[in-house]
Amino acid sequence: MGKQMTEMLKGTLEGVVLAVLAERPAYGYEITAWLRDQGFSDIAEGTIYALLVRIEQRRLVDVEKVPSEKGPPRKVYSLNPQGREYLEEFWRTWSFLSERIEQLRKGGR
Amino acid sequence: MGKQMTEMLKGTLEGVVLAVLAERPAYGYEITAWLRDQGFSDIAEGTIYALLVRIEQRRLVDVEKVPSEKGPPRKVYSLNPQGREYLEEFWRTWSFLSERIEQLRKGGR
DNA sequence: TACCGGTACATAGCAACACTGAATACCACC
DNA sequence: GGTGGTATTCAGTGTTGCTATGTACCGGTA
Repeated sequence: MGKQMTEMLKGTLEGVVLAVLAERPAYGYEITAWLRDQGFSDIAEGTIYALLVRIEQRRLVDVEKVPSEKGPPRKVYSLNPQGREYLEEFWRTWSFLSERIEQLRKGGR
Repeated sequence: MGKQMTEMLKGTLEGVVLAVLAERPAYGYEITAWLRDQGFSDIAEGTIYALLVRIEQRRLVDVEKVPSEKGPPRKVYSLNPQGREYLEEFWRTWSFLSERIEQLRKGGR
């Protein structure tokens, strides 16, 4: 979508992926496809995989390798308790920021 | 506020400052103080000044030096037509992203 | 005079993140 | 054997906000 979107995704994309995983476990390729479906047409695959590696290293998710019928084995990620806590923190941060920005849009101050 | 906020500000802080300037011209120190007032307690001064330099170089704002009663001269920034256009683009990007994130929060998919 | 604090701006170095581009691997089908 | 969809990985790049520090102007005060 452009440079603005790229910059805006920093910090929020992680929350988006965690929120997706909060609903049900998923693997990288699947998440990428879902995001494209949602209109995030230009999110690079590499971006998602790198993000998954990061949240795995921070112990926010559990990982399970599952054989695929067509292709190499999938790495299925599921949110663990620590991840859910982190996600809540994300929602708090998001609320704070988005409320203030919406205020600004309504010509506030 | 923490690392999450720092990352989330990337891409949005610029829009916030442009939105402030859309209401009325302002200078860096003033903007920093206003942001702190709004609860962005830990936005560094240097961050704002660097941001202002960037948007000036991209010709999104006009600058005027105004003598101050107490301290060095102020650099007063005002949004120009190009900046307003860029701000509209920001709002479009913001809307797209925030709508999808709100959707996610409501347990969507 | 000397010093402090508030005002006001600037900048070098750092860390984090998303993107680009390419590579690898597995499988089915023609 | 080649193509295309599935699935993951990684090195290199650019942008951004933060840290820390420095500079400069001014009024008050001891």
